[in-house]
Amino acid sequence: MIKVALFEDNKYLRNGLFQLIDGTSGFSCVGAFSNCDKLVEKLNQSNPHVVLMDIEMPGLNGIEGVALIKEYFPSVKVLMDTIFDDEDKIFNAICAGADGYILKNTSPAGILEAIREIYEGGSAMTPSVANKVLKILKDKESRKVPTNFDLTLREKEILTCLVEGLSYKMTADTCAVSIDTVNAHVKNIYKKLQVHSKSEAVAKAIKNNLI
Amino acid sequence: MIKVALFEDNKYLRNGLFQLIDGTSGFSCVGAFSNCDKLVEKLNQSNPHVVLMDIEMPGLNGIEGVALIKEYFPSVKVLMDTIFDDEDKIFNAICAGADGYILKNTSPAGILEAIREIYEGGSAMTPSVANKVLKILKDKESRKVPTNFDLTLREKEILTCLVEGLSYKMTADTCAVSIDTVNAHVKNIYKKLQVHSKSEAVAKAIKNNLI
DNA sequence: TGTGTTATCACATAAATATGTGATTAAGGT
DNA sequence: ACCTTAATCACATATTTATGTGATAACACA
Repeated sequence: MIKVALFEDNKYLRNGLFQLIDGTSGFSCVGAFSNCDKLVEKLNQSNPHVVLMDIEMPGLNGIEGVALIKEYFPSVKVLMDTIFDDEDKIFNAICAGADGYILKNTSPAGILEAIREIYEGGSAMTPSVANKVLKILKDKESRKVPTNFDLTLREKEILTCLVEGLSYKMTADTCAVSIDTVNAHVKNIYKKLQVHSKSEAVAKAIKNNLI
Repeated sequence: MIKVALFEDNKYLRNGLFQLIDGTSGFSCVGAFSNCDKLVEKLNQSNPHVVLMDIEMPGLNGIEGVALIKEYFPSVKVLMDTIFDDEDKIFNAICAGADGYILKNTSPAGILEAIREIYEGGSAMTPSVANKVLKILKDKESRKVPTNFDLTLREKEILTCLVEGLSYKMTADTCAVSIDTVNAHVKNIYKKLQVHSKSEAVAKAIKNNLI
């Protein structure tokens, strides 16, 4: 039985969600609140596994709410729900520790599924939110453009061994070839990567995601 | 009708996915390939809306594949699929431009749903992947270096030289010390990092952002 | 005053690496 | 049939690296 607490200022939505959750077997709604006042007390009394938190609320808003929950009840999962898929809000909610982020137009089945997913340790987000999350992540990290150095399969295999810290002898054993063969491959790898030492090759391999 | 192209080296999985996709109304499988050779040609001929790309493949791997697709066909959506929910792989795939990332244990219905979601402009990921994505985003923000190796300023300086591919001699010149001093520092660095070769030290330095 | 750490240098040597030349086999394309 | 590339192996050797055992001086700190 997954115990869910609701924080939602809209009365009709709150009642609807309560009935959806409490009326579904496997779920129990242990609290339905209209604001985040005395949040810690409310959680101590209702003791939920999952909190479904509206992001837009009078008083303490959802983002402040999730931060507070994660501070006092780190094991309680928090699923944000909102009408806006705004990048900043999403980003702030994630930084505050939200485990999921769904839009209010999500179907009843989708809401229950999301609750179950984060209860089971995963994270949940609607496709448009996921889209924003990936965009945020990409924007934050404009490095690492994979370059193709035309390494052969065997060369990649050898290079992988080197990156893992193996010596030529160990690499030879791992790949079941002679050390002279490893030497030959390394020579070709160096030529293709335009380097002249193992550590340069390793650095390039890691930075360029070659393996 | 959503046109899908498959890249999957496992024959059985490839056939299974082909039948799933091509056998579902609203979906059409316009290509099922075992590797990324001649990727551009294959896409020009099959002209898909969505590519379902295995991340682990011989030759050009899935991450290189998605980068190539996004370079030549930016409007084609790419859904990665893999057996591993490895943070590095996920991160690199996202940076390369993947629109979704699902695990191979995803149900047939889930796979079709993910394809439809990214076709419609959203992003799709399984809960455990979403979890990792949020973690990556949070970690990046707090900019935390997980492990402290207590390297001294001088040791970091020497390590930086090694990462840049310098030999001991060149490092000695750069830091204006004797090669024996470099040797001595390197010994200490290895002890602190618990490694036994330059390339291991370089790999660790890059991966842990030590410099 | 003594103890620990950092940074420097010296000498020694086994092991590993970088690089050359050269050869064979198999697979793939023209 | 001819050519190219991938993958394998062999031999040679100068350089570089890994690791040990020292020593000295400066500095902090207890």
